[in-house]
Amino acid sequence: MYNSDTATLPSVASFVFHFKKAKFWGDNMDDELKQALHEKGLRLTPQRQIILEVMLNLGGRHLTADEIYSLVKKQTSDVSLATIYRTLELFVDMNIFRRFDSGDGVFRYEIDTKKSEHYHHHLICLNCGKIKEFNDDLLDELENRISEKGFVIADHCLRFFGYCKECKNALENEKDS
Amino acid sequence: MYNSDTATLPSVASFVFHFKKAKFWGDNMDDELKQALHEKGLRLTPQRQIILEVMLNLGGRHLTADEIYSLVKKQTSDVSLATIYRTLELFVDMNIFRRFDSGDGVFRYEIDTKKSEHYHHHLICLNCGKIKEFNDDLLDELENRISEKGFVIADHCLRFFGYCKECKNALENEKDS
DNA sequence: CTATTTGCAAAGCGTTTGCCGGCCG
DNA sequence: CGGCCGGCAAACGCTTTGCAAATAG
Repeated sequence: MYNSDTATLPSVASFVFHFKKAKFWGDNMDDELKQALHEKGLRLTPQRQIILEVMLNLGGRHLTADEIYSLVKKQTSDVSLATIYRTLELFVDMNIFRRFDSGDGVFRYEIDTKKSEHYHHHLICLNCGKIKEFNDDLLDELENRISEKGFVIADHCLRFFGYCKECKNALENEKDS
Repeated sequence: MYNSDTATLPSVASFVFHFKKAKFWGDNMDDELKQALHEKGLRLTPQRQIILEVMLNLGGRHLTADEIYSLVKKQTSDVSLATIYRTLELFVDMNIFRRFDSGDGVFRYEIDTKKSEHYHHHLICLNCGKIKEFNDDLLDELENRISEKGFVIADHCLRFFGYCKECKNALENEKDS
């Protein structure tokens, strides 16, 4: 599937736009991150700064720890995988990132925009490995039905596996020839 | 969460009933399994037999490979974890079991009753770790909407994390006292 | 100054694989 | 006999951890 070194990710521009629009971070995200860390008695280090930056500007979304590591390493050689994992765990705790697993046993991370927008689901292409998103509030209805049965929902995860439009077309052409 | 040695699983009786009702296997499952294997040039071995048996009669559902290993080992010392994994992979290929991942990085296995009933979703309790099921066809509608966008769906996975009725009550009582 | 944070290397965990002997058909 | 099969142990990939040195505030 994805290779760390060649990770090209979809619609970065649109994501940045989307993210800015969400107004989760102001213009000076460093200060905001710094303050958020301070509240917990923690510090803003270059590594943490770059990791957030990478996820915002370069990485796009749905990256594995290793992919993030590669991207961060392009900015500074002063990082280790261990720090990536530690920072990711920290940011997940702080609700800055979200961790989910794409079904192949490797965790992936994405910016957590939960606060400002509806949950989204993942469409995972079994051919090219790309992960797209799909928004729908149909799940609200389903959650209501489950709540009625006495189960208190804290979180959910919905993934669809299949073939994206591009791969489907490519595979069909292959078959024809 | 679960400990292999103390794995007590919910509603085994109701599951067996449910499973028999599904008529996926007749009364003599050994013969049916044997034949299914023969068609692929494979053999029915004691280990394979016991693994299926355990999943049907003892284990209930949603077991990890290690939990299955423990349960099988109670019946025969002549097993290894490697065989469990190899058999699980085989049975998954044969659509006898299904593999899914419960979000904690460990794969779990369950009988695959896909052929005879609607898909079910998992309700995972964050307190006791029990996994319950929930059937609903609301997802069909959602799948239709996704298909309209050109994504061909092959499979899906829907999990809810939260607190089951029992744990919710227990936690509330704890808080009161 | 000192608690936090880091890189490094090693350990941990669930899972997979190579090998060889054993067994079924 | 010839393939399938199993146990064993080692390898594997991702993730976590212990430790001593570095550093933010």
